[in-house]
Amino acid sequence: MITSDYELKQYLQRIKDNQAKITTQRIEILKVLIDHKHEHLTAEDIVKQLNDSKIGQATVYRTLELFCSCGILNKVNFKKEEMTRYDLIDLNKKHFHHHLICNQCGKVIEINDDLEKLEKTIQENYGFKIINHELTISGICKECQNGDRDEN
Amino acid sequence: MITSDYELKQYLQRIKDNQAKITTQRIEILKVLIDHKHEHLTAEDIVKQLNDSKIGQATVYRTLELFCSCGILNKVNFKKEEMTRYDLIDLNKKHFHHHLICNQCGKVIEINDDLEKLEKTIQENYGFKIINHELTISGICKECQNGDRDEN
DNA sequence: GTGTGTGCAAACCTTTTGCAACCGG
DNA sequence: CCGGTTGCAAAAGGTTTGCACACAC
Repeated sequence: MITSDYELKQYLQRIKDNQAKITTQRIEILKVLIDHKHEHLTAEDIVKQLNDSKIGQATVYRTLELFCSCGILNKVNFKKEEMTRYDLIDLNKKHFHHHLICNQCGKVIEINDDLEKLEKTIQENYGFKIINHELTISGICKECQNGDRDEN
Repeated sequence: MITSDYELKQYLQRIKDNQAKITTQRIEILKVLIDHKHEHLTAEDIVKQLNDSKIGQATVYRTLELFCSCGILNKVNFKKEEMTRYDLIDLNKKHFHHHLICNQCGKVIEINDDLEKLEKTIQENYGFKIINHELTISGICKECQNGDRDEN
């Protein structure tokens, strides 16, 4: 609805770059993701958002998987939940996720501060009592960079 | 097998503190977790480890859930995987997880460095090319600390 | 002895798959 | 046109639940 055309086209280009076709369904799903970026929608959420469009759930799952492999979408798993959530990648900036999760009410707070000053200031800025944290860094390991595929 | 008695008793105490009973099954499951700490076992892995003991899988799931709520176990979700993995909490130190995940081979490297110097040195120490990261901090939010439960 | 914990099997729920029809380039 | 994409419904696969029996305290 408020989807900016420029934004949409950027993502569609990425899909084309991956030798995938631009279909009505893919555009519709992309629009939902753009309109709800940073909301961590589940596949089910997206199916519901689309229930006028008669897009099958299998298509939604397959499309989300496609978007992930195109590098425009990330899977996000918050413990306690069995369902996978998705987060659109902002193509215009380096995309790092920082989340605060409340162990009591389950609320997810998205934060954008710099990693280094983060811990020190999180208490004062958010009044959030830190109990634990989990940092996952993804990339390519040394062996894979060298092509030593069977090392694993 | 190599399970230290002291370690085991520490965990059992935590279970008692939660008004839960100490049963043979819970001890067996705990031993498996202790013998494989930092290995991120799945529920299925644990069931297999126990297949001599005739412990039902429902019991394993219920016990893991119990351990999580006792604060001795953490759920760990690596994207790409549908199964939940579990990680025993080390009661003797502040428990922070840092993982390197290779996007190509899926290998998980556990790291223990300090958060601050981490990013800068990760490339040289592990030869790992960072593509993305995701930091999840759990704790208690301001509202819950104040008892404003319905705020959420 | 009592109420919590267990085992079994069936139910559940999210995600995946097979296949015929469809449509984008 | 051709091969990728979709929709439907059925299957898969991990996790949960109901219920009768067993056991920790």
